Amino acid sequence: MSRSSFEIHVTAPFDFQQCLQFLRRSNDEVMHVARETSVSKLFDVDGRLLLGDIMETSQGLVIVFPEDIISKTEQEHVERYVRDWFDLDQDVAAFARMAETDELLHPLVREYEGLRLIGFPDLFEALTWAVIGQQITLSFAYTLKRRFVEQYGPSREVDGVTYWAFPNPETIALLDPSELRPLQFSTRKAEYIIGIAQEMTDGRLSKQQLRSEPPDMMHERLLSLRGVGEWTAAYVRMKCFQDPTAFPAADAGLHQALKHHLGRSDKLTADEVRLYGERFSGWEAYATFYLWRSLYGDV
DNA sequence: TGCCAGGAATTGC
DNA sequence: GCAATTCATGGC
Repeated sequence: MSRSSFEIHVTAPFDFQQCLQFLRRSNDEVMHVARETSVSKLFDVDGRLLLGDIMETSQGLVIVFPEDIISKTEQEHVERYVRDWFDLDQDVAAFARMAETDELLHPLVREYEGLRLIGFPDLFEALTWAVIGQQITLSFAYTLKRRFVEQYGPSREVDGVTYWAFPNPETIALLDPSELRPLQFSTRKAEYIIGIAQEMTDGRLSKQQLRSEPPDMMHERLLSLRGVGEWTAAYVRMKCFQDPTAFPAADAGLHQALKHHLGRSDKLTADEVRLYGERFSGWEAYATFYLWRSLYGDV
């Protein structure tokens, strides 16, 4: 059976407006177009580019394809993507209960109630974005990503708006690092990203392979990739695999947020941050995500 | 100006 | 193991 829309049932707590606010946080984002009550995204389903509009219903979400009729297989693909994107399979009520008794997190789960950990279901996108974001300002990272996507990503224009999908590893694997230099990638970032693309194209690395590993083995496999250290491995487990226990303990934004909420003027030590990780045990990734969210203010 | 950004690899001890 | 150095660029 073919159709042009389908619904996804969502369990509370879920607040689509909170998620939309998060998706609107940067003006330079190219991977989706977030509006007042919907977000549009170009889904690359095995090479077929499908534009989907995601909106809220009384039961959860509806994904409408204004220009396309999609197959059952394509629907399943998009549903899986959206479930991972908005972390819809997570028992966030348990996080909220834990946070109730934590004086640091309590105000955050109140303010952002129903916000899910918004991720990057595409492994190549998650890894590439993490590498791009290493040790540069966030605004410059968005600029680099936009140039990268607009240079190498598939796109489709609908009603005068151009929508972009993330570049495929097959495309990037063929590049030489020198080709990314004009986009202002450092040679090293270029090498890392092309290397990761090549591992994926060679079949040595895939989301499915990583998912089949136990958590510690997945972490080790990620660390074995050139350009991936502790921070990136934790970030990818958190944003691509929805691992609620992933904890990028050395993250600069995490430190900044903790410092702010604690009213500290001095730097937190690594041991102190480690203790916060233990305090958030089981929900390290959610605590981190909400702390990051608190840095943006009202988007 | 100088220092640091949602780090990681390499080198030297 | 672990500290120092290098990588590129923008923003404050």
